[in-house]
Amino acid sequence: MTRAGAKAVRAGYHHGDLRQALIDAAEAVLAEKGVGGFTLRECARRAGVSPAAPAHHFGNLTGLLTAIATLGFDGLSGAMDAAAEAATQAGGSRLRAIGEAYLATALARPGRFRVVFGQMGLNGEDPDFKQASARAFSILVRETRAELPQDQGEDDLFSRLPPSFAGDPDLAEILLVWSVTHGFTTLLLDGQLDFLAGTAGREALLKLHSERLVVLLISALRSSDPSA
Amino acid sequence: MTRAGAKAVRAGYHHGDLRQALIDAAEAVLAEKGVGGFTLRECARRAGVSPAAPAHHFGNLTGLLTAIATLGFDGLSGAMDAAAEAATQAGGSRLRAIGEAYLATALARPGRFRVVFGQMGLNGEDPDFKQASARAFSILVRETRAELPQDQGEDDLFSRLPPSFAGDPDLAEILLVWSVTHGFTTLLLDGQLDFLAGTAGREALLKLHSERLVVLLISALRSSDPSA
DNA sequence: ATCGGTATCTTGACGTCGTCAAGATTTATT
DNA sequence: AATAAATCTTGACGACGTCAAGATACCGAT
Repeated sequence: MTRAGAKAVRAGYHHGDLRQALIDAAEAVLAEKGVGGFTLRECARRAGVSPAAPAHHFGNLTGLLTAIATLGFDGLSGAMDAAAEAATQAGGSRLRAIGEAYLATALARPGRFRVVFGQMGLNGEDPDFKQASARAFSILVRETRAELPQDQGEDDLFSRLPPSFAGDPDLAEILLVWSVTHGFTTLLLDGQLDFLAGTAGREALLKLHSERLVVLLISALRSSDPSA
Repeated sequence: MTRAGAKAVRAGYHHGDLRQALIDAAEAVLAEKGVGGFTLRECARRAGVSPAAPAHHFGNLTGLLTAIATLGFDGLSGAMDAAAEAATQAGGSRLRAIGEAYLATALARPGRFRVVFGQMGLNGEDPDFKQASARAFSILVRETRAELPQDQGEDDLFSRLPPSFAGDPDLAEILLVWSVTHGFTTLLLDGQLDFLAGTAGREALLKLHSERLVVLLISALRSSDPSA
């Protein structure tokens, strides 16, 4: 037969790179049918492989989803880093840039974003996943601190990520930034703002986010009392 | 046999109030197993009824979930209204009160909250659901406007809810409030802040939310330019 | 070059799921 | 009391995730 799969050619009994093919198939399924129509068997079907094959690479459905979620976090991190760098080059606000990047990344791959934050069983103990998650959060921390009217240049603070955030004086501001960005993204993605998009259009909402919401947010950060 | 169900007694062939019994069972399942372990057959089992029985009251799984989501919105609305009223009595901030109420309601019934916002197929055309959703949003609009340094007392603005929010000058502030509240709630509920709760504890996070996050938010609102 | 071990994939099956069509049973209407 | 409507059951269908056992291909040691 030597039939060809959707992404990778199926040469013989072995696939070659089934792991990557399954991830590609999973992303395609998420893009087409959304998180509701996502199925492990469908992914196997698209990769031209039996329903039990994925188990050898991902263990179970949770394993595949965790791999996707890791990609999701990496995508967010990469987009935020790139946007921040570009903003510096262009002389714009870095925090505004990463907010736009967060939102744009989620809208570009809504299925992937929902796997990350959608509370479908992920393996939180997976080391790659944990690292990707921590990296994304560290970017948020770094950029939020850079926007605060204090501690400019104390780069050594950026490094102590894992240990005890509890008493961190900037924690409120960090969580505020994340909450606004994540909240708006989630509401938009889940169709909660559709009744607005009907008249305003999605682009208008994006514009509103980066030109008004983020501005309000930054003003709140700049006016926050450093001695609090 | 005349066996007794979990919630309502099963007298004969007919149930009596199967619709309510199914909703109760569904909430119990959500509370015990979360949204991942939710199953229509399990709900029917707990109500002491065959797997096909729910179809006559809810059509399908989507119908039952939509009913739950309607309860979820009503719960949010009721809690926010009550908290705002109580805040006025106590001389506190109404906006802070509804923020706490939103968060507390979600934490009290996380499964229900996830049905509302978790992007598991709901019937957005259901009239009860639409009304419950609109009511919750209208409360947010009302309280946000009350916090703005303008338009105090122009109650007629509150009434024009459905028609064209597009050019509303307060839209950015409204969405900011909703984004912060919803974003923080979602992050906390989905375990994204667990690495903080390990050292700080969940109560500390709640305290941080109402004492620092909401304060920052309100300061942003008060400083927002009315002529923007 | 061959052989044995191991990684990879298939086959077949199990239990569970949502849903449908058809029939049984109870309630409501006239 | 007879007929209509509402309610619930039975039985079945296809699809799902997962497992155990077997088939096939690769790979390093000899």
